[in-house]
Amino acid sequence: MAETAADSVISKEKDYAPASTSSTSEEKVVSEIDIQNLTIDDSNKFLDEDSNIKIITSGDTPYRSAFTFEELNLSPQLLKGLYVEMKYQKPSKIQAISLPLILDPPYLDLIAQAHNGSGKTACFTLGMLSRVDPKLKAPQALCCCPTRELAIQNSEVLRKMGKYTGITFECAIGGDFTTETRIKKRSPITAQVVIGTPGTIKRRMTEKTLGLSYLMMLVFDEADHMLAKEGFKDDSLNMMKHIGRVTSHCQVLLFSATFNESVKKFAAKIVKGNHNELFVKKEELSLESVIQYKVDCPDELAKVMVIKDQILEFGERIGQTIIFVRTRNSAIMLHRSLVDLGYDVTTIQGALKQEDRDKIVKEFKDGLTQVLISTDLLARGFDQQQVNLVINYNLPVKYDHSTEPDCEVYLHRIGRAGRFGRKGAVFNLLCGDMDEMIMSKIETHFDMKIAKVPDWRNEEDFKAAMRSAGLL
DNA sequence: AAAAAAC
Repeated sequence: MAETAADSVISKEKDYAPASTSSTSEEKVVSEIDIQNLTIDDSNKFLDEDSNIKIITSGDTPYRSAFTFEELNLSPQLLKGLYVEMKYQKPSKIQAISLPLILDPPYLDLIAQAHNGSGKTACFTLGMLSRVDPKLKAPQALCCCPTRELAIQNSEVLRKMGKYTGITFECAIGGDFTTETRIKKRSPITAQVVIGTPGTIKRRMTEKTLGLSYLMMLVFDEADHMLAKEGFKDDSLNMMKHIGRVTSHCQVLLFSATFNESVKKFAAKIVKGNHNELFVKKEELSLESVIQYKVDCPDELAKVMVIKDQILEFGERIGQTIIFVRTRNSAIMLHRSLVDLGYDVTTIQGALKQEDRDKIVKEFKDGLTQVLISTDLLARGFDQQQVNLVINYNLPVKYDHSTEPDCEVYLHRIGRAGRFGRKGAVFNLLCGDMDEMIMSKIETHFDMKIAKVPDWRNEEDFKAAMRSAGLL
């Protein structure tokens, strides 16, 4: 039933497409689509801000867009947090569109896609803080994240934003595996908002130390990954089942920068029939402020030399850098090579102790380290405004098809640079025909051309590349 | 042959 309704909207939406593409380049169109009563709102103030977002509203959802936070009926305490702590002035585009959908009755489920660094976290954090009843001392909102780092980062945002609200929160993430943590009897969570990772949340549910009776909001950050088979699909479904047994009034929010077609379909299936959707075309997802390059390297050693001579030599002038590698082992090897060459780099990957991971992230966020090597642990969601440069030491490939690119991960990785519209550059280090092919598949997928740095040995080539990306 | 969570 829900699927046919969505299908009909999509086909009708296509009929309107020429109208939006024929408009002038600055005048982008946000479409309002109502399943019952199909209309397009061209008067939306946010039309000229950036790219198209396709909105599908369901049922009789009154559609509106918030130009200011005042329009959202937020508590004075929450508004103070937004202005004083977060230093926000007005809602970003995704916030303006999604917040009314989240905060207005009948609190329909929402699937929302938006560009990297566009302020998704604030959408659901604000949503949770606003909908929670400060007087009711029990878990009311739950947010699931794919990594501990992201859970910590999100709870940090919640802490700041909710500083004056008195709303309590707890971070439900696992520690290191020891006999103590295994046996330790945990006391029930009384916090009103819980942010955590799948394993711990699941366990808390089964051992009944996470009460679900008053839960009214369930958020999946990086939702496409949380619902993907190769991600946390089983855990997510398990958690939803637990919640479904206790309450039927729980609003589900799915947020991510990426939703491939199969996850999109599955996501629409798991939310309740009547729900809202926001989507961005994949060709428009890659950020214009982040310039991407590819570099042909004859061998692995050349990649290390490129990093050493053409990138690290610029030092702090180019801001912070994240170097992505495919495996934990490559992370260790590359780390060793660069340290042996005398460079001060740090590395994070899932095999490290939680304590060390926390320390490395903190040092990087505090600006004490400039260059961080990482596995895809940090590919998603990691928010550090000073990161201007991302290096793909290895291209991201599908877990079961190493000849196929993982375009979603690629997009998430490059999104670590250029947070909130800042300038950024990406260097993809390619070695061999396979890399060439994977790279060209990525270009095709996003319908873009990636410029090649002519000579991996030529310093001037890299300087020119960084200059045109706005970094030097 | 694999990033991630966690027991």
